[in-house]
Amino acid sequence: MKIRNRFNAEVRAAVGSALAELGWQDEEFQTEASDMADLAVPCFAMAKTRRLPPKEIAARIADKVTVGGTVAAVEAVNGYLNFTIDPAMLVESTLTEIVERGDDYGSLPAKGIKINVEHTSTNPTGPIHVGRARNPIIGDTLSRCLARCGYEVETEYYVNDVGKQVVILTWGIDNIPDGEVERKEERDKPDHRLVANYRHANRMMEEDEDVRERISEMLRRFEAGDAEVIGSVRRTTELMLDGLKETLSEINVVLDRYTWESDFIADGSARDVVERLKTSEYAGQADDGAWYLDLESFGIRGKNTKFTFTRSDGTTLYTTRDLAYHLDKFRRADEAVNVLGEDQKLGSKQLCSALQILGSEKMPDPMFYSFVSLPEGKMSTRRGVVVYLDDLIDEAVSRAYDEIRKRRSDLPEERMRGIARQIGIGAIRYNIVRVSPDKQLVFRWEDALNFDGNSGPYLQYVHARACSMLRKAGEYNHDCDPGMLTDEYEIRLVRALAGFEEALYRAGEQRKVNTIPAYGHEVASAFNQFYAAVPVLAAGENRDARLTLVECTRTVLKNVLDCLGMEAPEEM
RNA sequence: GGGCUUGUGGGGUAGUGGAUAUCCUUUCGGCCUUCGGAGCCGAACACCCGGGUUCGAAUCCCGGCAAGCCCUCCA
Repeated sequence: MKIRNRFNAEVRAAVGSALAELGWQDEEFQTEASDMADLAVPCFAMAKTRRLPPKEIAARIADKVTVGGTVAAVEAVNGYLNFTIDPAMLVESTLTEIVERGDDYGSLPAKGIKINVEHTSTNPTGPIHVGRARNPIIGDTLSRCLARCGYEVETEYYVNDVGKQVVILTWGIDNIPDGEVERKEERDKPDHRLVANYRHANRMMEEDEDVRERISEMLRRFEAGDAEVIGSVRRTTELMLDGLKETLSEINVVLDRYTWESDFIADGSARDVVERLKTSEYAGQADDGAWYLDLESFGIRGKNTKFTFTRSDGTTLYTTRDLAYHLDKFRRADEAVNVLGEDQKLGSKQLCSALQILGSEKMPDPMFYSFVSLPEGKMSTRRGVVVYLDDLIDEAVSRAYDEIRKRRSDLPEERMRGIARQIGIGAIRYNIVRVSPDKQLVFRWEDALNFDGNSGPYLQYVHARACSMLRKAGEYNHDCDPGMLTDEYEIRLVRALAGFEEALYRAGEQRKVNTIPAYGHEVASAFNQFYAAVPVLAAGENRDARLTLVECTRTVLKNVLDCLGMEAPEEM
């Protein structure tokens, strides 16, 4: 990517000296990305001080600009200066770099910064549903992009093994005889088996006063630190988590670390937070003894600006333990990103205020996503109105299998199944991550299973196509000679390949993971156009250079797919 | 009641001060004597409404309208 940086610098220098020549050296100017040029300079701001029409300004500057180096041309259009990068230099520099760096192309050198990405952290009371699936997919994609941006990344799941919900679950497992649990056709997987107990226990609690009392008693023992109850809750949570991990690994999400909420009670750090907060000037105590912080001066608005951090009996709350957790996290990492549902927005703001009060110099950087709903409304585990991620995976894989069978009867059964899995899962991940996280998403089967156009399989298809050509080509020599790649489709494809580093920057540093699928589609589409327009295997003297371009496209697509947590099948 | 977020062709979506508004899907028309048609080419169709700021607004400000989320001694 040295070429683009050099080009940007040379454009600035060229405009600067042109302005000097006109006696306008005081003028400020900016450069911007553009569809019409490799780099553009708008001249509207100068129109005011120079008292000339922008078109005239642009024309006069263009007249004085001397092209050279990476700058091939300048043109004044509609009050803009449009600069063109030297295509030969772009081709040679980009292809040489991709060939040399391979899988590493686009990555930045290590920054020496440890960044922690907390994601998923769903309540371990049932299987992951499609609504929540946005979390691991966004979190994992971000983590992969950050790693390529040079960060040392650790991913982490915060396990909520404390509180009413997990106690209800545990009670339901320990007290409802297996035969009595009302079951649908659940798959043989711990999270699916156990959620039936959870639902059943919830229903019993609603209908039966005695059950309600027994669960309350269990909760009281839990909060009093009863080792037996805490231990049994921990065990059911672990069981449930095994099921969740299995699903996550199906979609290529593997987390580095699991941190248990109950540990912050056990090691006394949550208590510690309470004691420190009590001494703060924002702290107050309700008549019945509950402690709170008044966060009105921190910009918290609404009916209630109070942030309660102990119950009236002095026990800690979720938010208190979350504070202890964040202090712990900051001891292990330089930066922390939290991928959270939009319902956590206020809580996250309160958390940050409390951290500020505690004197923490680090703050988590939250990334929120809107919930996915069904056309018929909100998803709910308790009501059973859900599409489980496991079911979506099965459906997508089976659709992919049908497609592959239609066109590749030559492949052995086992191979078809393997590829179907890669494609089905790719379709899911791509489809979920392609939409900006703050946009609400309505889950529709026909979108989730889309294999055409702006889809995961489209990217994978182009990768497979490139692989197929390289297979057929046999031996060839790398050739990055720009004289051999002068077709407009070739140049356009190279321009797309050269944009990878910038795409990673947007996705990682600017936290816009949804731009990676768009970038991948741009590359894939440029390749398909090149493919339709330019012969490769029968290309005569251009053959080596074109094969090199195909190989470079394949490399970039493979890297993009890796960022998206998708497989790069060599045939499909 | 208050706060946060979103509103772009028929459906979905990119774009946070700049040019002729991106891409997918859909519909219609074309492309299989070329290396994989999960493809390519062409056409149609859009910035929620009303004010304001600015040389210039999809983008910023104010006021509406609509959708989602939040305002637990829940997690």
